[in-house]
Amino acid sequence: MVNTSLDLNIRPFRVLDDALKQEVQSSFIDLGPKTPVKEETSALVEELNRVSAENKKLTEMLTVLCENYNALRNQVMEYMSKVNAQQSQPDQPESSSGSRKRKSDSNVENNNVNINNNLGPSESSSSDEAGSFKKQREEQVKSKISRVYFRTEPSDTSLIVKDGYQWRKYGQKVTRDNPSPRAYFKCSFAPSCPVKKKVQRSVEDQSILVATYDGEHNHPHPNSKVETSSSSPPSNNKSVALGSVPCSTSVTFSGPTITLDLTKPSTSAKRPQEEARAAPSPIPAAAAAAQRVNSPEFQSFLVEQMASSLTKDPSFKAALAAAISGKILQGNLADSKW
DNA sequence: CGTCTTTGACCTGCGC
DNA sequence: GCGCAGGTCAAAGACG
Repeated sequence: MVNTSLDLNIRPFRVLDDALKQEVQSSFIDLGPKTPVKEETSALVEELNRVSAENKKLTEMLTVLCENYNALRNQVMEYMSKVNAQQSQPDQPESSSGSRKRKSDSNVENNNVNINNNLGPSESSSSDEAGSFKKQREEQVKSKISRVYFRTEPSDTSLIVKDGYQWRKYGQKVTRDNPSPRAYFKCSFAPSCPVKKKVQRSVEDQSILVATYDGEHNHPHPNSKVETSSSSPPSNNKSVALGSVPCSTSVTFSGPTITLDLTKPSTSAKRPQEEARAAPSPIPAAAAAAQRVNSPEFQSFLVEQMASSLTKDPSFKAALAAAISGKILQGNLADSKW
């Protein structure tokens, strides 16, 4: 079962759920004479609208994540079948895909899933194609590429992603598949630090920035004392990390963190790559995990679970009630001060 | 004055 | 070989 409950740090409310409901209700009654019912209602409606909008945003984010995961899973399957085909027919040159995708792009996609470490040693060195393929794979292992999504304010048109590191912009280009320009950054510690990143707005959602990191920093995080996570943006940043591409991903807000493990129905924090690495036979494990998630039943089940968990989860309800009552109480306190 | 950003030109890889 | 598209360079300008 997928556990999508939000740990909103409201444990007392969770334990005293029924008591809370009564308390909130009684609070409403007690506050009745002080605040007109109309104000209460409008405030509640306003809060409800806000929560609905938030819920909608979360759903959109989840959709984006699922799409990314599906795309990646397909690429893994494609890659694995390609590797299997090569192992069975070593002399056959690598068939070029129909698309006009460039080499660097396919590198990015392959590295995102980090499956290169699990490839078997069987490799034909007789042909040039195989040699270049081997070299290419070595390069892929060398440079770690990851993709991170940041949600920004719709009004924010800059391509700046505050991830804690210092970057020097060295180029900008309009690409064919996306009307918004792509910005190229180098780590400011370059040339000692070889890390580069590309930032471009998502085609689907212009408020989402897609940052593609190439390489690993060979120096400590500049804000390591402030930041709790090197990959997540500072909490005071207005951007929200939607998570990196791997299917087990975190949606980070300034407050709670929702971790969605799409690899299996049971709750597990283990990433699929780690699972594959730990498994004695990595490829069947990954394929099985992919098969599990592939079914449309699972997809719809997942969405239903998310929705019902949010609506049924007492902690979510309690959080909502607490937020609403808190708002009202705050409003009352403010009113009483005036 | 040093650092950073901007932006047009150039380089490189790939498909036809 | 040519054209296209992505990636990089480097001169010029902005800014503190």
